[in-house]
Amino acid sequence: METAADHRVPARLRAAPSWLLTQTATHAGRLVQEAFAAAGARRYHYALLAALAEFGAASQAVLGRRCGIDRSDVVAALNELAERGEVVRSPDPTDRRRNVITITPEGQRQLRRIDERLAAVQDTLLAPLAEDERQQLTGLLTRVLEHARRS
Amino acid sequence: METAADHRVPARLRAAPSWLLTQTATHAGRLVQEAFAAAGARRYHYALLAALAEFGAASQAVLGRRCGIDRSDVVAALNELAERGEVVRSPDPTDRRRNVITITPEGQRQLRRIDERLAAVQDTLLAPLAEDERQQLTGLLTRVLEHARRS
DNA sequence: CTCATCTCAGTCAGACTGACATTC
DNA sequence: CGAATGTCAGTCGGACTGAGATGA
Repeated sequence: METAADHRVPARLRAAPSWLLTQTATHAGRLVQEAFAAAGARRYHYALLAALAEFGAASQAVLGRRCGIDRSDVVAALNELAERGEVVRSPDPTDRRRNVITITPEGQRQLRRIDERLAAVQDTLLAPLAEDERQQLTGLLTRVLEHARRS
Repeated sequence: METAADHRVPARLRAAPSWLLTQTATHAGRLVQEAFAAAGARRYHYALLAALAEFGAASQAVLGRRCGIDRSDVVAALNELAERGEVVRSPDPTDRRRNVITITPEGQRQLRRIDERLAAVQDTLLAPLAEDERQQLTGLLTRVLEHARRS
């Protein structure tokens, strides 16, 4: 027998911004993952493709910094993208420690496919909020994140 | 050579609430984890102790529902709490499938210890926001989360 | 029989650490 | 020399799945 009282969330958790953040992020992550799965992608793939499409070819280290992904995880994600022909890895002639990563036309297509699915996710996620509230939320999160990056 | 341009975040990511959420949640998670580590605890431990302190003894299934933790993970977390004497597991005489979980005085102390550390974390996390903005953020996240739970 | 509960054995993506060889 | 890069191997907490045994 499952009653409503079984689902009462402790006040300590409800009142803690850190808990609210991780819970909503978990929910958002579920939605995002479902959307990506249909395209055979993961979060890291999308972030890397987005960085390549916007700023052009870059080294793996730079990609990691732009996307907030660890160096070592960039390696694995790019392996997968390269296997699917969405990026190309070539040695940097000007610095032989580096690889130059380039997005391919197939990568561009994949990026656009994911873009559409992702837009739908944001809408599902923010369904209870009005447009100005969505912008408020985005603004507040951005400021918290900015502050975190600078410290 | 690491320039500022290396850290420019793709617009697609910056504009996606789902990305902002997971990034800020990751940062919050780091802060929380550091704070808990000093007390030898993890997030799940705190959530379970909070539920027990606020609503009293309960079965594992109910605890899972209240804290948003999967039944199977509740098992492991309670094992750890029981080993440290912070909770007691005893069979429910009225329903022999269930265990009744009770918080101990040691568990209460641990909960209070973590409470203090956690308050400091929220302050660090929300440092860039004024008081009314913090409440805005909390309110918006709560509504998004409520909507998620109901669907 | 159906359903809930507890438990165990896994998987999975994401975040992170430490090490190493190579190159700047 | 110290520092950056790419790679590999591994850890960790959190979220989740599937199955099994027990009992309401």
